[in-house]
Amino acid sequence: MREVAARAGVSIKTVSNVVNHYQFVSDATRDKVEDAIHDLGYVVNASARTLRTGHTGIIALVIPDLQIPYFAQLSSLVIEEGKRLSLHVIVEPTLYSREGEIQALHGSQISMLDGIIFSPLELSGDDVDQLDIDVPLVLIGERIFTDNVDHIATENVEGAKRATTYLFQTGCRRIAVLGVHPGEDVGSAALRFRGYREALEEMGLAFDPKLVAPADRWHRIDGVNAMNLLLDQGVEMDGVVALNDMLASGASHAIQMRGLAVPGDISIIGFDNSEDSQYLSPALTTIAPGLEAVARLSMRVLKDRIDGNHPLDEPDGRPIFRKVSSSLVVRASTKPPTHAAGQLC
Amino acid sequence: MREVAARAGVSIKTVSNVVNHYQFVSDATRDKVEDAIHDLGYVVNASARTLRTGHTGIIALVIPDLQIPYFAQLSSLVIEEGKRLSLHVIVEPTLYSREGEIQALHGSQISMLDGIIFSPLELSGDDVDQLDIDVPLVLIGERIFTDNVDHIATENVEGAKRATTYLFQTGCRRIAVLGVHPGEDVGSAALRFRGYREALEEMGLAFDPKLVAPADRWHRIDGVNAMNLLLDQGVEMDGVVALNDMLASGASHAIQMRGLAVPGDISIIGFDNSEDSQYLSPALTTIAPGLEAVARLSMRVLKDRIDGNHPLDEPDGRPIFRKVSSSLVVRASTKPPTHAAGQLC
DNA sequence: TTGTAGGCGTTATCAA
DNA sequence: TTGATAACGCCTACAA
Repeated sequence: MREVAARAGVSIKTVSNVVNHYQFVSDATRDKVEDAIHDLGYVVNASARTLRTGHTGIIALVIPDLQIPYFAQLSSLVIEEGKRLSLHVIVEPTLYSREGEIQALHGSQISMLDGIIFSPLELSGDDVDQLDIDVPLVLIGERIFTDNVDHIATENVEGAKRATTYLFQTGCRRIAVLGVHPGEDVGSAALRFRGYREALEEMGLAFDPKLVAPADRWHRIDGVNAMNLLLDQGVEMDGVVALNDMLASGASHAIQMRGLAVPGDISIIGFDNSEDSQYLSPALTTIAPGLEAVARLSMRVLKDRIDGNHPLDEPDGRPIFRKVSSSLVVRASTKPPTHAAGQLC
Repeated sequence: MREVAARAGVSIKTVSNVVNHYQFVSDATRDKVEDAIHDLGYVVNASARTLRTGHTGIIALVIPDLQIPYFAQLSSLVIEEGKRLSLHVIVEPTLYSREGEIQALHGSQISMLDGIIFSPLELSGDDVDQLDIDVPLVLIGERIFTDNVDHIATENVEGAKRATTYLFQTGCRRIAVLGVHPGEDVGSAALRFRGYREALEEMGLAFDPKLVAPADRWHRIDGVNAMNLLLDQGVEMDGVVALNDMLASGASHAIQMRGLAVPGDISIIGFDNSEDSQYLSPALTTIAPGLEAVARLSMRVLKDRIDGNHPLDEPDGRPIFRKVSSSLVVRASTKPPTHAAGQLC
């Protein structure tokens, strides 16, 4: 910067003004400085600026696993939105480790972060104190409930309810559910499971524990295993609500491996509308959670907090809670709604 | 830091020494300082350290698209390896834009980067000057060839050759190829296509342009489209080499939509061994490119360059060129090798 | 509209 | 083994 100033015959401060688009700089001076900058290939030193301003322009996106399409897509959208707001994104997969999540919030790297977007998986309601950190924090998804933190939620209960209801409308009466986390009460699994149960109740179907297949993780292999377990037990069913698309994909695979047809013998509905879901055979009917909105909203709230503004132009600065609405995507893994069923609802 | 020093009754420098594990610090002093650090909840300021040392501890991973499982997996592995080497990773998807790739290498953010791992897609051999940047750069994949940059390559030609040969060994004689980029000569598409042609030649099969289906991008939908094009044209074939797994998945879908069987009527082999590939129906036979090795090697080379060491303990400091070897993963989308064919090879 | 002085929190140098 | 002091490059205040 000093060199630039010398070459342009002005002071360092003037160079700074030009670089920061300060408006009261004469055109002549500005041109001189810009030429010098160009000639010397000067770029501002981000660290020095950071040291002075206290902002790094970097945020962390803390997620369970980048290899899950849901999170890959979310990351992609968050990075994109970050670009729009001039924020760089460090993606931190915690790989299903409680320790990893705590490290991500409290590790030494937070001193280089302007904020964190956190999708908790292992931390639960008891860990609210872990969320008390020095930089702005926005929660996405579900699992931890506290009124003190900005939170962009997805419609888990409503989405699963809709999925289950739709199966009913297509004529299914013995509907299994895949991927439940027994004992959990605030995570995506618990909420989606709750939606399933609420739908059964509304449809007047009895809840049958035999139709419930737990799965700790939600990879495709877990869907294969859970489905095989049900089939091995000879459980009678004509529909499956998988708590995410990968489970659904695995289940579809397992069913077809037995020579059964989807949706002929068993219908399947997933959750997430991952990019793959449309290319499975048969293409998967699923619930789209509105990830674009999650990415956009969470990023904007964080940016507002970083800048010290009230988030989303709310009149007061209290923690935001927004629920992004989901939608049903009908494809080929379910039968068409029956007339009779339609009337029933 | 000043507060810590005051509380521990030592100088700032001593605190610095403790923080940086400088070895000549008495145990008593060290304990005092560590207590003070703990009591005050002090964390080092990354920006200040960066300003002083010139290192940020951040690198960028520049890739075309995070939503492609291949790159999601690669990113995951690179981030993991980065953690091991204390380097944070900013993932920068360029979204198939030449401008995006140039920006990633020359944008203002490089002043906050210690290095870049770059998987080029749009930049070609003519753009070698674009690779001349101020921070260490490691190329991965293919596409740009220059001896002046460290490069971790994958076995594109050999892998595709192996795939094609394997189809031949299972009895296929009319083998189509999906995802070719006409006019390209150094990208993954060109190299894999070259492997396909080399295999045909070795097997004594004639090359038939009718069996070549181009596809600019390699998403599943492109596989569906490319395959449908071939099928619509009534092209006779008994095997398909898809230049990646997503194309293969799309092709498999398209074939089965027509009521044809995989591999009964048409065998399919993919490339990349993405996590999904094993859960398709039928499970996909594919080529595993050894991504773990790519991630590990590229990260280590970069780290060595950042630290000013010769990469990978090579005696001299010349640019590294390493090729990671690939392997064949046999699943259910291909028939078993025939005895006769086996003899032929 | 432009210039000068000071300090952000570290680490490096050198002296004690 | 420890301490004082000077940078690192930039931005804010204030003065000119």
